[in-house]
Amino acid sequence: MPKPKLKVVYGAETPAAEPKTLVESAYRDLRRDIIEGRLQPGEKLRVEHLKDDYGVGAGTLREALSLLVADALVVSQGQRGFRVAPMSLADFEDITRTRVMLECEALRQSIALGDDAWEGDLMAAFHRLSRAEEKLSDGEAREEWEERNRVFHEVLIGACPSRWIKHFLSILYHQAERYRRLSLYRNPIPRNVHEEHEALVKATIDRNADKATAILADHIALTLKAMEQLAPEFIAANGGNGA
Amino acid sequence: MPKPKLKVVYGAETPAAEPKTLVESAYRDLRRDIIEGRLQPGEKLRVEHLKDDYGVGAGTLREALSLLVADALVVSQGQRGFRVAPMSLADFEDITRTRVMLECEALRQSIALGDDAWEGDLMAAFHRLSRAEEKLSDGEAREEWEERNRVFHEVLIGACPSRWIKHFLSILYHQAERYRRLSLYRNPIPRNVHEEHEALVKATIDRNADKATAILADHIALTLKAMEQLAPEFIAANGGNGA
DNA sequence: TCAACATTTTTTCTCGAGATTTTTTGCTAT
DNA sequence: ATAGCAAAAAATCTCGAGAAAAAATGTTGA
Repeated sequence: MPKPKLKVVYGAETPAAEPKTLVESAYRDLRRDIIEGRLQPGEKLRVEHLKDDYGVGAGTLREALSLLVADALVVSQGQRGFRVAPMSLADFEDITRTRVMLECEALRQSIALGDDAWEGDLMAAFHRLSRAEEKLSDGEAREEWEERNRVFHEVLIGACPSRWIKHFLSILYHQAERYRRLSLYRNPIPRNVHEEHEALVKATIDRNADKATAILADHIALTLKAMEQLAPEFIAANGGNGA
Repeated sequence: MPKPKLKVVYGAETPAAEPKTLVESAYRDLRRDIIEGRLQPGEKLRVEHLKDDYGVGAGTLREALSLLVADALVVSQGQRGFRVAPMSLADFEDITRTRVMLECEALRQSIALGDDAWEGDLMAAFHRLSRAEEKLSDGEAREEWEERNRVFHEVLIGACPSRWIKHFLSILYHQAERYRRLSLYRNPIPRNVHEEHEALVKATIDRNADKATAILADHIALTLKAMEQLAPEFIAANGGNGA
């Protein structure tokens, strides 16, 4: 009798499939609204009020919120309900540094272990991202670019065998996306991201780990730099915006 | 008006406080039962059956299980309920490697930034751990040793300013504890853990980062070695142990 | 004997109502 | 006017029952 081949899934690692349950649906909607800023950092999440907005029962919404705690997008305070996780410049610096460390390590392993199929996937993801970047100058299709950018970074480290590193990176990526939205909203694509990606792909295909990780580190850190420039107004969004 | 000083809490980072709600209570009990192996890896977690064992309603237990997904101790499969996260040697290798990387980095930062108070805390934690180790030879008080060992490692990297690294390490530590229980159960303290800890503390207080991280890496990796020796019988616990 | 289908049983998923706790509001006394 | 206390309001937390889905069982046909 063959074993059932139980697949290991850490969190909602690959929520690409359409939501099968109302909990997953509410989880997705809530996550999107938090990442895209419709639900502001620090905001209180009253279950009684939100269950109407998302069209589910109280218990269901509660469960969805519990899942979001896993992603650190929501914090639960003992018996005082849920809140959107607060944002701060210090937090973003932490996210960025941690992400640089993990993603560079993952890239090293990916470069060391990746096969031809992986190289192919990388070229494909890069190509799709480039196409999305062309359309992006119109000001539209930012959703598409964001999604393809996520896939690109995911494929880049796809050959890294460590599920845990990938799991943590997935969490950090979603976290960073919250901040990146703020940055991109005000200065839409200030840097030439395309060239950064291109150089990154080239170094990776050349199996030049040192160069590739250096580019990647700069690439991620640049978003932090961009954020620091609009720090004042951003900080304002953080503080005590009670309800 | 002073700001409310909203404290950032990623997951259930510091669940040291006694559980205030039934959800937290069930969460704790479930986590302990999973880590200590009473709920076996891969085992199906039927809500209808478990709600009686833990004395809570179905919705409450469901929510507790959702929180455990955050710690990757439980996996949820779409519309097919919850399961205890499976275990495998490959997974433990992954956990160990990732933990070594993160904990060494955290230790470096801790050594670079730690002040006198931190040194004091470290000495205190080491002393308490040593006391627990003495009692441990009696075969009792393993719980106490386990707890103090956790605190020791926590204090060791306490001066690291990165909340995210600490958050991830907390998750990995709980994961590793599951495996460590198996290892210690069969060969109770084979290595001289005390001397390892002592050397680690000395190098740390001396601010010798290279030496300290080297010792720490070996220290963590040794548990993996011990585990590999009893791999065969352990693997058996993983597979399709339906129910 | 084995495979495919229909029925039964189990389990998950979802909702609304009631009990506790927290927060707000209003009052009183210094 | 302010601090402290008490009552009211709001929100959270918890539970059990009903609907939907999945797994198990039994049956029929080749």
